[in-house]
Amino acid sequence: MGGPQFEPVRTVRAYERVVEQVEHAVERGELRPGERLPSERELMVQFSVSRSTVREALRVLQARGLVRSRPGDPNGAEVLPFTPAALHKSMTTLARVEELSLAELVQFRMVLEGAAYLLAARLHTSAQLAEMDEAVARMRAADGYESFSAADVDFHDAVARASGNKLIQICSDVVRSIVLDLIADKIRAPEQRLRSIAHHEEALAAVRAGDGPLAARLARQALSDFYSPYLPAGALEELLE
Amino acid sequence: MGGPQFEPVRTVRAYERVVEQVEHAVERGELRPGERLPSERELMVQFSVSRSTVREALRVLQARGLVRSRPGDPNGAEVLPFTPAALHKSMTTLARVEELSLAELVQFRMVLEGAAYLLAARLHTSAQLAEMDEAVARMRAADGYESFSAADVDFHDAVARASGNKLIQICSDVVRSIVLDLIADKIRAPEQRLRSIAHHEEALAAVRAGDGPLAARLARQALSDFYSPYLPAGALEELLE
DNA sequence: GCTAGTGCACTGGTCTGACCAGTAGGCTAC
DNA sequence: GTAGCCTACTGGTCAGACCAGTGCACTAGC
Repeated sequence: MGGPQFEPVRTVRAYERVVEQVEHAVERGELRPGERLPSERELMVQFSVSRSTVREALRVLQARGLVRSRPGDPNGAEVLPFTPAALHKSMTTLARVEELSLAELVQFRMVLEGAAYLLAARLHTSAQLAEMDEAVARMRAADGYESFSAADVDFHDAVARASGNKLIQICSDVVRSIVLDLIADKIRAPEQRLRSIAHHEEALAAVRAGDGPLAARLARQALSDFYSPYLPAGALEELLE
Repeated sequence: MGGPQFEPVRTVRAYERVVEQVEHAVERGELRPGERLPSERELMVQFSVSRSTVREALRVLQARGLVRSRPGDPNGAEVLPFTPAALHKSMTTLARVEELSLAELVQFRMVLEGAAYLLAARLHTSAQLAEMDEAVARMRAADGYESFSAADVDFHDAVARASGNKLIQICSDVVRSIVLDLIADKIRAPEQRLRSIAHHEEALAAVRAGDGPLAARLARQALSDFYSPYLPAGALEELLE
């Protein structure tokens, strides 16, 4: 005791240093989406590492959704605009290996969508209201599950954007697609669509009236109604108050 | 028109095939956490690809938090239990490059924690209540920011676990740590701790009484009070009702 | 007999150098 | 002036090598 306080040395792999540097450049905005990284052979000179190391670093960056590389592209890897793809991926594996139940996922959606409606009711612009109107109209006019679903997604996305919270918007989107994936094989009865449209219209009216709590409650109720056939009884009632 | 419907061929990199196979094995539970992958040299035989390809695949799997490899380990890469590390990473980059404001993050926390309290009030076990009691006691006894903060985290984690929703639990945890990272440099006044403890006790009482909506409101209020000094005025009021 | 120490076989990390298929853009032949 | 080719690159993959670590079996010493 009393000697100098040595700290354990963390060995850092070379490719990790490369990842770090590129990542920081992107986060600091020195590399903007659409810009190109130097070619792998150029990078190995700049970082003075071998191409294997450069490539492993690029694989990590690609897995994190920061860059993309195409074979033969003479411009080098492209810096991507942020997409929730990485978020989506990690939530999906979470859902699979951590054995998230459908009930938990739908609960989560109810929470997020409820919040989105609550905020949207107070913060919406008239342009966003128009988008929602238009999406509902497309739901009513839809002639198949595909187009109905697309309009539905657009509607929810408009609400989420109107909430003004990008995190809520992105997470809602991710969780929704995961949930839809999980029940994709089960057929949805077309008559459900009519009820779904009615639900959307009610909630939209509440948003238009600026009644956030009502809109949120209706949204949660709609989700609960829609998913209850796939869930054990009473799995969602705690969030309906 | 009328000819055979050809689909565009997506060229799939070799390392992606390797990633896929390992990923599926993990998701199907054929590879359980703690088990070992064969060594890289063994994998290159099994997949009949070169070691570079195997290594690029391993880098991707590692970036996704599925495996970890240590130099010199004679057992090969280790399959990891799921950790939200990848989720954390992608949300952090989301926060940075997508320019999420602190207000948005705190809003998100309010939504998640509110839901956690709401559910916890109805679903808690007595053991979980005891944990919360014990965490509050440790907050009161804390002699520095470190120990106070650790007890605080434990309290919130107990609530989140009591909600019965792992997704809420994990996301709360991730967002909380991101938020705390963002304001880490700003000093928090010790007198805030007393108010914070009082808030926790109020909310805990509501949880114990089974009053979910009250607990949720108190939790949101507490967050709002705590973070309002760092935020523009009125940034959170929409969620307080 | 048992333990402490040594050596070995193997690991992952990195490097070098090579080949291939694909792309973009300049150049040439019409 | 344009259509088509050519070339100089790119990323993807492979092969083979070296190094610093690690765990385990074996051995020398007690």
